[in-house]
Amino acid sequence: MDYDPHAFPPFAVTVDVVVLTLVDGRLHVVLVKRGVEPFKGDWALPGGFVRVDEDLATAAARELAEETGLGHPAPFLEQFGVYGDPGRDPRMRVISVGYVAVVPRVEEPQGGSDAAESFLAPVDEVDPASLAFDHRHILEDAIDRARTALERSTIATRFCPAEFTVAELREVYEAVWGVELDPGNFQKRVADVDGFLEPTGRHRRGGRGRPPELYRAGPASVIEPPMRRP
Amino acid sequence: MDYDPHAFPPFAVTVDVVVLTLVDGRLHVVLVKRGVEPFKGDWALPGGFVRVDEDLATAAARELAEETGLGHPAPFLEQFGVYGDPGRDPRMRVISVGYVAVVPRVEEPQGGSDAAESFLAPVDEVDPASLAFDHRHILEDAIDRARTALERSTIATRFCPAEFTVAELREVYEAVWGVELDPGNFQKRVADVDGFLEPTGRHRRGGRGRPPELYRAGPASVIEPPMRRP
DNA sequence: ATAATAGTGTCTTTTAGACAATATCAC
DNA sequence: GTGATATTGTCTAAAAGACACTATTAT
Repeated sequence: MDYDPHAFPPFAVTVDVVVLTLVDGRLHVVLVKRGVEPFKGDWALPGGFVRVDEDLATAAARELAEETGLGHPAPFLEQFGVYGDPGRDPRMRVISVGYVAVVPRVEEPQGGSDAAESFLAPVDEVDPASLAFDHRHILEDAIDRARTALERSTIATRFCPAEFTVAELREVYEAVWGVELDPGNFQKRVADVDGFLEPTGRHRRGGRGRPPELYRAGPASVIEPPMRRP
Repeated sequence: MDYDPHAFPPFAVTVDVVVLTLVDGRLHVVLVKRGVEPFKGDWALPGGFVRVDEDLATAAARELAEETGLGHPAPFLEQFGVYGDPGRDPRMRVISVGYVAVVPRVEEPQGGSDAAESFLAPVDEVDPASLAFDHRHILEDAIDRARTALERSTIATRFCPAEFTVAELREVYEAVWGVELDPGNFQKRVADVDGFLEPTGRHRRGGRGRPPELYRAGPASVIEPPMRRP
């Protein structure tokens, strides 16, 4: 780490944000259409420059808000990787820090103030070849991270609105893991985790069957023992 | 991601490598003594600049070899985080990519060709306050990553020489997790994982009890179901 | 009433853990 | 032999999973 501060190589640093959410029980990701070369017309992850005096996480939150309008409520954001192959950007050496954002179901997709257009795409329908740069890998890694995060951490609740039912939480697990879970066993399992779910005492009316109880996310951040992926 | 390549903010990019190994059944980390300001005289993680045309992982491997001489055999290297707070380096904006390296027990500590001095320190005796920059956090995160990696991945074998006994593998788990494990149950558990251990048929002689069988690391990289940390 | 979903209970299978029993060495 | 460690076996406790059963709504 001994170096001359005036002789460092020229790097640009960006953040790329993989915004995950659930729409109709399917995992979706926010993509923006590139308006300029290179990769003009291709889909890309929202992202951009880190400013000189800006924290990485702050930059991720800012880009998320600017490009997708999903700044409120403050989304869950977690760093999951760095991408720095020489040549990943044809113009210059760029190091990109990958963040996953998990946001509650959005009714009306988006409409960012910054980028031209943004889309919500079902992750299993995204054509990897249509993604700019190495965003195909970044997306893969983010989904991988989300899958394993559901095991030990309580982020699944971040896909849900402030108050939600156990069935909605189960939908999150089913969508992210791509499996079906037994409703009864799932219910007992999550109820057993201290601080995962906080009952509100109220119920959701209007559905077809017995009205389910509404829960809030509890204070726990860790699920112990971890949920097992079938 | 639309930008003018000539107007990017000036960033320096470094890699910091957390080299973990086992000495006498205790987890150790390689530290180097800083010879220049800032933090002159403090301990730091080996690391340095990423070159303009160099891959991040390549840079990590190169710094590891240069500063500690631990280039052969090619060590296990995994990226685990990025550290980019403005102000983490008092001289300029530096983004550092953290890598964990896991190397087999080294008999004679090191003697790098590059850095002044390098030490092998037991991780539980490292005084966090004595570490330069934010290396205290980087070290913590690396150990955390190692702990969880032992659950699902087979990296534990990377702490061992080419041929090793089940007791040596158990020592790895005990040292990294900081727990004691039942020898009998551990033996059965790891033997049950397909591709984790490959018997050599030979045994280690000269010890005090029944000569243990020698194993090689098998082809599996994933432990399914994961090992459970007590 | 019927269909649908929520939530509980019961039983079976699997897995983890405690710990005894046996094996094979150095001394 | 004794003491040490490796390895296997046995039993028990805990967890996961299949699935039946009850609860409560809309229609």
